[in-house]
Amino acid sequence: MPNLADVIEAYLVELLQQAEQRSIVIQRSDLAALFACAPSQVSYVLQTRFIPQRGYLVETRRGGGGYIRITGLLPSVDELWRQALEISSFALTISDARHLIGLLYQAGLITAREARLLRVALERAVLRLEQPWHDEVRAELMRSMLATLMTSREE
Amino acid sequence: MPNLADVIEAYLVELLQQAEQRSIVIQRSDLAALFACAPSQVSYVLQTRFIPQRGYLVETRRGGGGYIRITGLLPSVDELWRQALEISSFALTISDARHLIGLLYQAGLITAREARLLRVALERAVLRLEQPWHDEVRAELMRSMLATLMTSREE
DNA sequence: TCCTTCTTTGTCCTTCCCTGACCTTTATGA
DNA sequence: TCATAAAGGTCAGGGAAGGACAAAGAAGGA
Repeated sequence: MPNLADVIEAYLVELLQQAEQRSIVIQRSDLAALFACAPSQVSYVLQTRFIPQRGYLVETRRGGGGYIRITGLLPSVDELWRQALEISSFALTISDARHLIGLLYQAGLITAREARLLRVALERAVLRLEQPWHDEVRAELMRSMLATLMTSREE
Repeated sequence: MPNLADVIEAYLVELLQQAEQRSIVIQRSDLAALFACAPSQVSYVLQTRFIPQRGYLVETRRGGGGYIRITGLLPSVDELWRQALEISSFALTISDARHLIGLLYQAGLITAREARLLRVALERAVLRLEQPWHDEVRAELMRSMLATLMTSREE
């Protein structure tokens, strides 16, 4: 007897696979109605399954006509991407980040501009935070940015 | 099903693109009649979309023969970079950030991937901070990233 | 059993949209 | 001159989304 969360996850993955694009758009309340559960259950599934670590990107909009857009991985993703996500899975020092970005650039997976963008973002984004949080937040940001790059083709 | 506000916005943008000049003149009540909505709905669209932060200028005149003129500012490339920095000089809401990124992309100053990268970075980077700081920190990060992009024109 | 982790729900919050009632400005004509 | 009509402006309020979070329930392992 699988979880409802697993069922919803499977449903969304199925939708993603059948989609022409690599993204689908849903409404939280519709999905909740479909599975006869609380809307926050849908949020839970998104927060625990469709996360950058797994190569997903979720964008939302509130208010009337609000929606949730889920973008998934390209069918075949270079192993290096996966490793990069893996490396960024918990904490990421600034020097490890620089090294990782260098690898991605040398492998031709990101452009020089993208590399600089990643670097500056990872350096600056943590400045207002207490030291102990730096590496963790940096890893979090890195994962999101990696997921973005992984899921978008050239131009 | 998109919002009426989005539909009206798209309609006006379309008009602007087809216009010989860079500006169009409309009447609030006409537009309201066209879309079968309250006139104040039109005002709402103007106030939330066609604002200076997004590159538009709106001039109005009341009374008999009143009108609304919308001008789309199409700055030069250098001017656009400058304006982007200007807009990000102090505080930057997430929705203004998104539109600014859209402008840069439409002007061909950044690629689609770079646009996504900027967007996700600006969204995620502030999550661990208290609300009041979000817009300020976002502006700071945006400036850093803009500076990086400005100074590395080619791949 | 007891503890931990994951799941599920419920409640309240924030954001965004849309309308209606009322206000201000401008042109015009008696 | 000034009353009137014809614009657009302002603002409060209700509704429609999704978000955050705490707490209860379920599953599984030590």
